[in-house]
Amino acid sequence: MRANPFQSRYNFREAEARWQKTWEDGKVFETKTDDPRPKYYVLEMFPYPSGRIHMGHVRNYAMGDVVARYRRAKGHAVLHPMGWDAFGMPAENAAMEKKSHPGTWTYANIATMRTQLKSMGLSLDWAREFATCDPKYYKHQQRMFLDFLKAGLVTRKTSKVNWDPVDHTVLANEQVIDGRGWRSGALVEQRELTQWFLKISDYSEELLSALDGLDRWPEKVRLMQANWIGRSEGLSLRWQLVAATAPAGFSELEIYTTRPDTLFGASFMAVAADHPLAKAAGERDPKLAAFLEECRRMGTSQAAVDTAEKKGYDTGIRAMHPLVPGLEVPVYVANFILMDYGTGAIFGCPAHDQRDHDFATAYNLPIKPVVRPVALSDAEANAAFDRKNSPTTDDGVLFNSGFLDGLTVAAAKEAIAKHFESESFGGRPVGQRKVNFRLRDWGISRQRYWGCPIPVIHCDDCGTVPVPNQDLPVVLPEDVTFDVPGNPLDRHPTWKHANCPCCGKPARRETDTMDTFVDSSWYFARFTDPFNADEPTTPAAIAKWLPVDQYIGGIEHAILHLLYSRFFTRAMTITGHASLKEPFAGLFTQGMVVHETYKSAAGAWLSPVEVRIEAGDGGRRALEIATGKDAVIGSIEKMSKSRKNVVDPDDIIESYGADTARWFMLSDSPPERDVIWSEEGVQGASRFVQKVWRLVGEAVDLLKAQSGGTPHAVTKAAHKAILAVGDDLERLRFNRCIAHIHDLSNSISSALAEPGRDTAGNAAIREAVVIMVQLFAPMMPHLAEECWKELGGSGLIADALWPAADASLVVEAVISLPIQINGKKRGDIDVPTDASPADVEALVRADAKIMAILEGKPIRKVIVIPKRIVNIVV
RNA sequence: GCCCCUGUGGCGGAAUUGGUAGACGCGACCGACUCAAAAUCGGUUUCCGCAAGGAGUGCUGGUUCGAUUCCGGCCAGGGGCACCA
Repeated sequence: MRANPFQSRYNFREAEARWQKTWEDGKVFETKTDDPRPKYYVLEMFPYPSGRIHMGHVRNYAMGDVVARYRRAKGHAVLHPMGWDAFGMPAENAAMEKKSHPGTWTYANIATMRTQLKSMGLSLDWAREFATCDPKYYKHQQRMFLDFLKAGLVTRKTSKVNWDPVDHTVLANEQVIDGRGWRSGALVEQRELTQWFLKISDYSEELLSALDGLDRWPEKVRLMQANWIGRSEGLSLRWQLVAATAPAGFSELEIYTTRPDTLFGASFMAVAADHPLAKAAGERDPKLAAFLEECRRMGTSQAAVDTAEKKGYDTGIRAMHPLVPGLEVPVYVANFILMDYGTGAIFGCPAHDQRDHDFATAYNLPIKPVVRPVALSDAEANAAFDRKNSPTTDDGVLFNSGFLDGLTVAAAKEAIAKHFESESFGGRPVGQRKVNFRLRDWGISRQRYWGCPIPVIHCDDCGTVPVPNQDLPVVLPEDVTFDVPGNPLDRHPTWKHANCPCCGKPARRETDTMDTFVDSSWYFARFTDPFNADEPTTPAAIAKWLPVDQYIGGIEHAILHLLYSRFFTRAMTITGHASLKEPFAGLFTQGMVVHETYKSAAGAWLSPVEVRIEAGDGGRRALEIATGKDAVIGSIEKMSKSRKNVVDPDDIIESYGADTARWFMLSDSPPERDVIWSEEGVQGASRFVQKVWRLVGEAVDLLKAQSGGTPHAVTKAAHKAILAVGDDLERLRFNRCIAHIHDLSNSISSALAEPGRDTAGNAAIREAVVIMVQLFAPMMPHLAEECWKELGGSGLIADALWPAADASLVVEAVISLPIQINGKKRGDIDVPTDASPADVEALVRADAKIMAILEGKPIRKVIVIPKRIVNIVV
């Protein structure tokens, strides 16, 4: 006779390893492309192989796995793949430190993290795994780049980079700290390089308007993308320069504005430091040249530009106001004007723009109000105007503005546009309406080794020549060193020398590699058929599996990754590699994992394992284990190495098991919000695992022979739970699912404690236990398999269908309605569920208790909301 | 500066989307079992009050028979973007 497994605690260590092996041996989660069931593609953002997985990964992949397992149970053919976003800078940094190859470090990390992910028991199709640094992957990426090139989706132009003048290398924004290179400490300079771009800005309008169709995306993300694309309607306007003040060859300055209505308030103009006019003026004014040089020493990141003090320099050039005869306006160079946006030049109206106001105040320029509140007269508005006051840009009425006086802002914009469209000089209209976008082309050139080589050859005679398809992939050389800063591809002795595919003469390979965002802009498509060695994608597989039905990842990718992927999918469709526009039908962005911070009495950060928490009357307190002294419990923050408030998933899975870790990650906090990792919380989850094991043990021991069943309270609870959990899983509200499952387990406990149970009661409990196991199976899959086996379920629970709820069991014959008097609850009354409002009102009026509370006050009105509430107004 | 989100017991949160505020969990307290502890089981747990009762969802107005939910103003915390013209 075999030992009763329920006499001891559930042994997660033994069970989890065993079920993981069963799933793997049976290839349970490998997806068959010809599976006839309706498809469902679940994808979590694939990880960068940084070393070890962290709790954020656990949360992300636990959520995705619940969706995947639930969809399997609902009868879908589920695609749930995993891979590695394996190119990137950290590998080069590690190579520099450890004097090894980036690939060695990357593949070692992948091996570690794969083992860690497998210990979570995820229902992943590992047969489809790939790493983006594998030539078998980036070969196809190079092929698509060349197809994009042919289709006119690629361009080459100059743009600015952060240049470290000591290390002679290009720096990423994060490598620039306080304007200095992170290793050399040298002041960073801006340098112009010719680089490769994908022409995403040609699709600004399309990418913006298609956001409306993404109805299963969070509103927040759509809004962020819309703001990033930044469509604006404005006017480009040509100002004539005062000839005596302008550099040779310059007679006009074209600006872009979204507030042409404020033109009468213009008191200065400003151009970007790299505007041609600024450069020309700099050649005749050494001080201006020095100022331009100073602007160039700002980093290229927006953050660097943002935090710099607003500065300007008067070029001495004067522009003629296009509407006020005789008014000459000074032209400044300003460090906050961007050459990339609009025309790189503006006019400033200090009274109605905060930044212009700051500038005018600093340089003592005129400030003239031109929009006033509707309620004031012109005279009152002029009298009330205060130079120091914050400018108002509220919608109002124009004044001090000639022919615009009395018009609304919108009408004035229209009038100005009409006026300048019909005026002209030099054979062109003075002003033109223009829709402008903030979105810029996507620069993909990186002067780095660990990325996908751009497959182009530069020939002195033929120019830039694509590498022929049959020569792909252009593979990274293995023999590289990182002891010197700079791009190893550039200084490699032989790699860059190649013959021109056109004329056959010696030529040079492109040594730039691609931005890693390119790698992640199509991996979801590659997963649909990663076995195709010849083509990036297989049309039938794309048609079958895309779009991704549910994409899950961090909010930090709300803009760039998702926007680039949306563009890339369109580009793939244009070049015949895909057949759709939007890659992600459903998107969910999960919150961070946060943890308390601890500091020793001496003020040093302490990690959670160095601290013991004691709970007592005075609340919780922390003790430093090593010293026995009190430690300070600090604020709850995102887990980070610097604050030491990290918890290692391996430790948690080792001491509590994967199911407990997953269960806790999903419980309590709504998934889109941050979750606080706490030891108490994990222990609570662990207790629930053991409770389930005990309940199943009782059900098995007592009720083995039972089957069938008649309605019973616990049956009703179980069927209600099926509906509630299913509904919440559909909406990814995992915390509520868990609450419903707790409820059901409580109902089962109560039913088991009832004295004098009959056969039917026993059968009902058994059925409820089976249902409970099925309901938590997506979240705690190992425990569910173990319980399923003990309860005599057939096959694997991973293959079992979701239980069907019997709607007739869920209906109640009588419900209790709350009774309010003047909106305050005063009592309850039991009424038949199907009672009409009139019946309910009659029952209420006949109820002695309610009438007693009323004390004979006349009833003015009785409001009956069926199945909800009754409100008596007296 | 602009945009977005959030604010409910000691704590995480729930509230059928305008209808019984505090489900479920954590913590705490009381009790049972135990020589004892752990584990487990039962009970209590928004606040004030002995009670009847009253107050209560950041603050403050409003709409409504009825507001955690909708609208206006404010406060606090978090996030994103940015000198975007």
